[in-house]
Amino acid sequence: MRILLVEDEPGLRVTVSDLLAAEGYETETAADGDEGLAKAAGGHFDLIVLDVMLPKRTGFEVCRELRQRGIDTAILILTAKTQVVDRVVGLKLGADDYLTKPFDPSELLARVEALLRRVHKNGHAPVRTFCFDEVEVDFERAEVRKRGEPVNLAGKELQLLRYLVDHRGTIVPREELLRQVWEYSSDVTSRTIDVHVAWLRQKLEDNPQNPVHIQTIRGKGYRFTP
Amino acid sequence: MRILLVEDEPGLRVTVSDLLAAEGYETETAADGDEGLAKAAGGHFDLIVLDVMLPKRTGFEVCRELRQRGIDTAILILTAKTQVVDRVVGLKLGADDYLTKPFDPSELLARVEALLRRVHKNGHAPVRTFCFDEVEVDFERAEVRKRGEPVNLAGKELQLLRYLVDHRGTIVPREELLRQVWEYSSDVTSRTIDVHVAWLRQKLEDNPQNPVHIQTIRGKGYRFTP
DNA sequence: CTGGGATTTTAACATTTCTTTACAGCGCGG
DNA sequence: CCGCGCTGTAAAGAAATGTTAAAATCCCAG
Repeated sequence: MRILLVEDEPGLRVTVSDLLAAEGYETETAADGDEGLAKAAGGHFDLIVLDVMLPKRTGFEVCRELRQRGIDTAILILTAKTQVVDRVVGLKLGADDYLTKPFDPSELLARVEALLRRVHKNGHAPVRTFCFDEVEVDFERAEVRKRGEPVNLAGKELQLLRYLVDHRGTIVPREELLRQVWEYSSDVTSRTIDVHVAWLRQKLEDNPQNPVHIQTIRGKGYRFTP
Repeated sequence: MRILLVEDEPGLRVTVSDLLAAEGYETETAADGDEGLAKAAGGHFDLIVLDVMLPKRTGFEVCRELRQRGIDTAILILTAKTQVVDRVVGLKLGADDYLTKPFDPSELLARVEALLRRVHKNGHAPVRTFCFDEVEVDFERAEVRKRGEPVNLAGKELQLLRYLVDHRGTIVPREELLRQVWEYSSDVTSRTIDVHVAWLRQKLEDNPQNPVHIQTIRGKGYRFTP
């Protein structure tokens, strides 16, 4: 697995680089935006870890430029906590995940792993419309039908379904759902997710008591299977 | 995309400039009215962010002067909260949007983006006439028709519709509507907006119970989609 | 100035959506 | 078999928004 790390601060660059290398990843580094863009466009990486504050070209610029060139390598963005707007902006530019500095090394590894797993095992691009059984979903227009009959999904239900569908085939941990769908820190004492999952099953599964598509993996999380 | 920032206070100038640069815009700055006017008239910008309180020449003067010279670059005006300036004055001078200081960085970005999108989409920012479905709106003459039949929109309704239309595609928070359409401080305990939105839907949507164009984004605000 | 209609705001109630709570059941390792 | 931890689910509660109508305000002809 090849990872490109774009980070200007030498200390952090070495630390993270070593961390990834120790984990068995083949890492390459770049110290500013231009170099990062060049290497990213050239070598074939599985993941790019991109700092936002960079000389010459910001991480956001690099990110957008890559996407415009049609390069869809997974991108993990590193932002300083003080930067308020980053998350929104980054999402629009096509980044895949975020981490605010300072971060725990183990958390970086977890994110990297999650991204790589997602990209490689079943790298599903986000879908606009999706079908399974007799259910049709149009995420853009927020329209859901089962056997032709319109089904009313509330906002959170639709977001949850979308996230599960986008990661279909993989087990999605509760914590990940809390982070990505709900924008919680990591309280993890809420049963909200379970309730929404139950509602989704109620509305979409043929037999909600024996869910075929929205499965629970005990102790791990939930998994959507088409 | 080239943006000209005219702001005399150095701190704010740098902050906003960096913010825009991080988003990938090519930014240039000016520190007073004269310099701003000169640069605006010279270089071809896609957007001018203009503070009102400036040395040598106020933002309003710059704005009017530019319009008189036939320069129709989009203009985003920054006003201090304490300045009891009539928005109508600004409107007549040809500004396209307003933001009162202090403002949230993300809000500035949202405005900038909305303006630029508008500029790129249909040549010039302020929409004088607008159509969707079978509805035609002429904001200048305050005339609205649905399927050819004239519809009576009261003043506030029209202002609200105009603001939503001018920011179509983006989520407009209640607070923003309160500040820009109603000129409230930020009481935010009034349900007035909801009522007016309901009326607009009643008068313009085909199915007011299932609004297609004037959508509510729970917890965020309203959004107009053409 | 005044009355009445149009407009806007406020208030009250209805509905939808989201979260929390409580309890029941199930699985799995002693 | 027991008990603990995890999950399912119903129901209560909380929050946001929709809807309606009355009250307040504005505007202008007379």
